[in-house]
Amino acid sequence: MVARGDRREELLDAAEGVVEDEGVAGLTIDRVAARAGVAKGTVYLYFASKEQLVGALKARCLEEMTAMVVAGLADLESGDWWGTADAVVEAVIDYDLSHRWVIAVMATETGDEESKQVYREATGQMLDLLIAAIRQGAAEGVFEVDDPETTATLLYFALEGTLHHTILYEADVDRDRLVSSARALIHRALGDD
Amino acid sequence: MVARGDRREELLDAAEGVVEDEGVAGLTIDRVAARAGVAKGTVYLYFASKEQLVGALKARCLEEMTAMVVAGLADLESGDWWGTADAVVEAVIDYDLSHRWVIAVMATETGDEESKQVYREATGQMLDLLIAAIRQGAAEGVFEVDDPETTATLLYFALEGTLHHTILYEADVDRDRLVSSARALIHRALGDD
Amino acid sequence: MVARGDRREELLDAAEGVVEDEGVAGLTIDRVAARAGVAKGTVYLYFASKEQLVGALKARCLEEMTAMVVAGLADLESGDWWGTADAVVEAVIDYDLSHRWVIAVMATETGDEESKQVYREATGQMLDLLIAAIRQGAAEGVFEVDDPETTATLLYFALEGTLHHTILYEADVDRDRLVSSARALIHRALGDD
Amino acid sequence: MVARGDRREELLDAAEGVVEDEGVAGLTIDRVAARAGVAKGTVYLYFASKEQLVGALKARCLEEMTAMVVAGLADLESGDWWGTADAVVEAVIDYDLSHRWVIAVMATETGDEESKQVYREATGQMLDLLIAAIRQGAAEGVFEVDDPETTATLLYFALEGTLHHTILYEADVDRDRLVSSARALIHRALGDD
DNA sequence: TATGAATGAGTCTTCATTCAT
DNA sequence: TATGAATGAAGACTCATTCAT
Repeated sequence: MVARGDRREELLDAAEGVVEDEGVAGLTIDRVAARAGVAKGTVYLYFASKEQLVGALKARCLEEMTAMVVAGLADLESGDWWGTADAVVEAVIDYDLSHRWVIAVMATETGDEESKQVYREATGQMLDLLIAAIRQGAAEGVFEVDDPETTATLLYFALEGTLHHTILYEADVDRDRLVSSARALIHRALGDD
Repeated sequence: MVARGDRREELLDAAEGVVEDEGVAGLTIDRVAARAGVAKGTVYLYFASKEQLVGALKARCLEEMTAMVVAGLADLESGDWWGTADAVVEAVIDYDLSHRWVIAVMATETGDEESKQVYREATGQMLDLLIAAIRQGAAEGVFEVDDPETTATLLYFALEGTLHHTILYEADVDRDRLVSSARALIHRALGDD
Repeated sequence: MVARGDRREELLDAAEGVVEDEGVAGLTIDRVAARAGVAKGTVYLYFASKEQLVGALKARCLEEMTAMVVAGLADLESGDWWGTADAVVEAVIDYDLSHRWVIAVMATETGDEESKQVYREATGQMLDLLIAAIRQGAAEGVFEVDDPETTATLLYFALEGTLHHTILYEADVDRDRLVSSARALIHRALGDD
Repeated sequence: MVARGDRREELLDAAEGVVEDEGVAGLTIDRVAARAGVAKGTVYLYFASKEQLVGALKARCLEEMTAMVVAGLADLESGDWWGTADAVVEAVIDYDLSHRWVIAVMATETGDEESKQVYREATGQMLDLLIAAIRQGAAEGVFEVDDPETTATLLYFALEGTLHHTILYEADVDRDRLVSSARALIHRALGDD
């Protein structure tokens, strides 16, 4: 007797665990069910298809990250724009590095049109957040940018792209160096002199 | 009778075509063979496995892009560092946009360890190129960067990451806007005032 | 709905049937499934691979034969050692002749290391049985042998080897003649004067 | 420029080598050709099919063994029947043990009807040899047997069957023990008191 | 004789999905 | 809700054989 939402989350947790243990290619419904201690058919009571499960996994991941960024941006009230930017950069990097295997799924699995839409929207939310912050910072005269939308996008994917590649192809990362370079890049991109 | 190298290229061309028509998930040996007008077994005369074919496809793509960047950097002799940077940015964006489907493969298929190694090296070459250029520009007092390696990496993946996402999830791109924002980002990142 | 054990047996029966109809080389998972009136995937619910199915087939065959020999040896309680030996010889010959096609598999398919192990053990059990009987007969002063182990082995394979060859290469056998010659051989081998 | 017969032998040698290195399942025309330093098509100039090559391999093996037995039986002129029998037994065992991998082919590959026929005849020759010797020994009052044909067959397969099983399934053999037990068996079977 | 690229039928195997219980 | 046996389409890969040169 598990609450509906809980069981769903458990299945997503199981899916993450499977990816962690067996790699992205090892993500099968069979294994997800086994790891969740549930029959295969049960998975289909919560997800219409494997693609939707994967989509949900990606969305949840992106939502967690977005929540984290939201939390980080709350500090803006202090007025410390650069400090906030630095904190957000660090948080994103650390989140990715501690969720390597889901990140691998995000980079790798594309899913059906419906999942894509979900993912598109989740990414959109993240970007909107960043765009709004940049705009606001610019309005307050702290940042100086011409095209906040594209700039936010480029900066976000500078981080994500680098991390995806690193996670998929490189064994180890120099986390601190990445953090400081990323910070430097963002400072410059946002017009810090 | 086709020269050995040609047949290999034909098969890679066919693979690209298949991805273009059927999507990444539709890339099967069967279809590659059919599109190349060749028996299935023939594919295995040139590639030991599907993974190796995919690896070769990715490597070829990256090599083409690297060649393009090499060509772009040749203009550095003119001494026009910023113009060269602008040109390279534009070239990379246009290459990706005109090779959307291979790009999708690059983002999506991971391949076996051997293919990964090939890809790792190909990416390494591209980055080395960029790093060397940035270093040289810095030495000549044109660019101003603290950490050329990580900066080159971040900038490269800012472009690639944005393009991958755009290609996979967004229907249409505002190419000109992307070009100019990317240029702006790179100018700032490299210390243009 | 079939009980789990039954379905497994049905599949082995089907495999035997296939060998009977199509020969050892015609034993494919496809055909086994078809003959069992089951989907191909179902076979893999009961056997991890074709090799394991073949191994199970061989093991079952050997177990049946062993059971038969066990039954035959039960008569030893009567004290009629030679009669029992004669009966066992006859039973082995008849079993083989009425299971020609499985016998052909035994002689032909080797299977993976796991199946080999199973087969090794099954053969070991059969030989142990014979060895024990010979030893006991010797202890009771009926048989007279120097090396019960090797003798049992040689006698067992005299029968099996002859039958394998006959079944694989000769169209018809003079069963009665074989029985009486085999009996004669065993009598002499066990020291009957 | 190799004489026709030589090339054929070379191919059979190559086939034996392949089996030795890769196991019976690894015996492919590709590998035979490679090992013989010859193009794949060339194999088909000497053997109409893989089955015929295998048949030839088995036949050659049996012929070698038969030649060996013929050589052994030549000693009969000395009148030492039991010594000759002992020598033949030993020779057969040693031949098999030193040709394990071809022996594995003999036990395993069945071939087409034509190859079967060749094999049948080769076995027939071997058996005829043994039968003749037994008959002659009986005529001279040394051996005492009722049914020379079946006895020869059973004795031959006692050796071959035991060796096949040992070679396929057991790692190591106690050669000396096998020799002496086999000799004992044959002595008794032929009426030695 | 010799070559070796090309063939393609044939196999095993996987796995998302369904459905009767 | 939950189960898990059954399905079968789909795909990777092998290898004996052919044939133009």
